[in-house]
Order: sequence, then C-alpha cells, then structure tokens
Amino acid sequence: MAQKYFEMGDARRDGILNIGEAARASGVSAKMIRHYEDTGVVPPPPRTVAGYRLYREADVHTLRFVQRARELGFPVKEIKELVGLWTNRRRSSADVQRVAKRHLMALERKIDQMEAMRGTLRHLVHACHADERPDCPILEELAQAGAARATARSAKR
Amino acid sequence: MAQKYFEMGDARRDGILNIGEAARASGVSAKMIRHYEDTGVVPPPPRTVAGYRLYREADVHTLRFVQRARELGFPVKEIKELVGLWTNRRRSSADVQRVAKRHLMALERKIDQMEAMRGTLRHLVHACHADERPDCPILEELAQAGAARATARSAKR
DNA sequence: GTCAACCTTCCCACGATGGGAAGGTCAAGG
DNA sequence: CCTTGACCTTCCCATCGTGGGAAGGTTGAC
Repeated sequence: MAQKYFEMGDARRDGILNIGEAARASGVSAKMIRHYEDTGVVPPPPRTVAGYRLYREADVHTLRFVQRARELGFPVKEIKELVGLWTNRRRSSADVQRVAKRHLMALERKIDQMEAMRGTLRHLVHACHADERPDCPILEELAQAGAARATARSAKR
Repeated sequence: MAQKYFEMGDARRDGILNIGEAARASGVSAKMIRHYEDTGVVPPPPRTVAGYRLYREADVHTLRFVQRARELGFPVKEIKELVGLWTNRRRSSADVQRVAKRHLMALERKIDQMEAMRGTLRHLVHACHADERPDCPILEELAQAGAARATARSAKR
C-alpha cells in the first residue's frame, strides 16, 4: 500500500502525471522541478518501477505555489520556508509575514539602487548629442574622477 | 625598449603599481582585475620577470572607468564596448549613446518588473494580520489559481 | 516490432563575484 | 645573508537560477 503505482499505465488511470505533464500543468520546467526536488524545496515524489516520477494534483499545486512565489521574486531559500509554512497547519501568520517583509525590503533596496542608476543614465543619454562627433558626455562622466552617482552636480566638482 | 621594467624596484620608482595597489586605487578588486583581463575588457599589462603585473596611471584610469560603468549597472559585455569606444578617437557619440540607451531600456524593464512585485507584496504584507493564527492571505494568494500579478482584484476572481 | 516522444542521470554553461590552496617574490629588519 | 610577513602567481570551487545537451532506458501508438 505504501507504493501504489509500479507502472505508468496504472498511474495515468488515476490522473497521476509524469514530470513533463506536471511541468505543463504547473508552469515550472521539468528541469526546475528536478532541481527543486534536489534542493529540498519540494519532496521527492514516488516513482514507477522504471524510475519515472509520479505527481498527483496536490504536488502540481505545490509546484504552482513555488512558481508564483518565484514570480514575486522570492529567492528559492525563502520559498523553501514558505512551502514549509504553507504545509504546516500550526504556523502563525506572523511567521509568514516576516518572510514576506524581509523579501519586500530586499526588493525595495534593489529598486532604489536601480532607480539611481536609471536617473544617472537618463541624464547622460539625454545630454549626449548622438551624432558622428566623438565627444560624448557619457564617456566623459565614466572617465571622470567623480563617482558614478553624480549627475547634474558632476560639473561643479 | 618595448619592455622597460624587469623588476618591481625599477617600476615602483616610476610610479608603477602592482595589482594590489591598482585595486586600491581603482576600486576594482585584484580578483576582478584579473578577470577583466582574462575576458578582454582591459588589455593584459606588462609583467616583471617574476610575473607580477605592472599598472601605469592610465591603466588605473581605465579600471576606474570600468568600475563606474559597473556602478551604473552596465553588463561586462557592454563595458567592453564602452572601453573600446572610449579608447577609439574615431568613435561617434551616437554609438556610445546607443549602448547607453540599450542598457537604460533593459534597466527600465527590470524596474517595472520589480515594481510590480513590490506592489503585490506590499498589498499582501499589509493584508496579513500577523498574529499566531495560521490563516494568512499571503499563503492564500500564492496557493491560489490566480496569477501572482493579481493584487486587489484577486478576490473578485 | 519500430519509432517518436518521452523519461532518467550527469556534466557544462551563463554572469559577476569571492574563497582558498599551493607555490613563488618582495621588502624590511636582524 | 636569512627570516618573516605581506603580497604575488595560477588553478579550482561556490554562489544563484536556469537552460542545453549527451547517453541511455521507457512508453505508447501504429
């Protein structure tokens, strides 16, 4: 009873999917499903005698959960935590919020950095006359002693 | 004459730096200086007989250029282009602008994605009551069939 | 029985960066 | 002249998330 399926045919009659079907159903590539299994994000599924992985609907559901967390930018390590909390009925929502907040703050830090880059870049792209002449404020800025973060103020230093 | 320095002592008298000093002066780690050399971002410098790399002020200047481009988020492949343009007196500023614009657009795409994530996450973190109870809208959203991009609208689906 | 389409594991790659080992060199002080 | 510590050299490995591809076995439809 512990192992119910020994061949693909038996499994399929009960709506069990192989890895390719689970991939299509969850939006996670077969490659990544195996990777998540290797790294303990999802548990190893049962196999047929031939070694094929067998996925039930619930497993596909977990994979979709992982995929959605990835789409929100959670690193895999945190997704592992989230899956653990999800499947733990004695979790506290405070624990879940802590993980989400941590990621949100990391995200905000990255956005701030990228917005700073964008600001400088927009400024430089705008300042470049973009013709055949070689002189170019973009290169001048990069070549200059002032830090990359300097924008309009750079001339005054 | 092609090779002027054969020992560290000679070189140092002329203000030539070894890799550690060039690293400190440019803000690029010694490890990364070697890496940029391996990948053709900067040219291989001359060496002492013992094999030590020798950097002139101009080389340090190039390394600073690279470092500043990295701080603006340019991928190394594009920095290679920029260094090429910088050291080419027959460049056109239009070419430089093209590289910068390409990167700016990539940056804007990434920022948009991250802002979408941030929006959903803020919403979810806010919606979570964060106490000892297990029910949590963050997990519910991740577990749900709706896409991760759904935010306020998700309840209506 | 054959064949395409799938599965398995294993290794390699990207991009940028760092860690560390094993071995050679330099400079300062005795 | 010799020791010592700080530094250099090359080489390999790890990170993180993802994909490519090879070599070999399975499945299912005709």
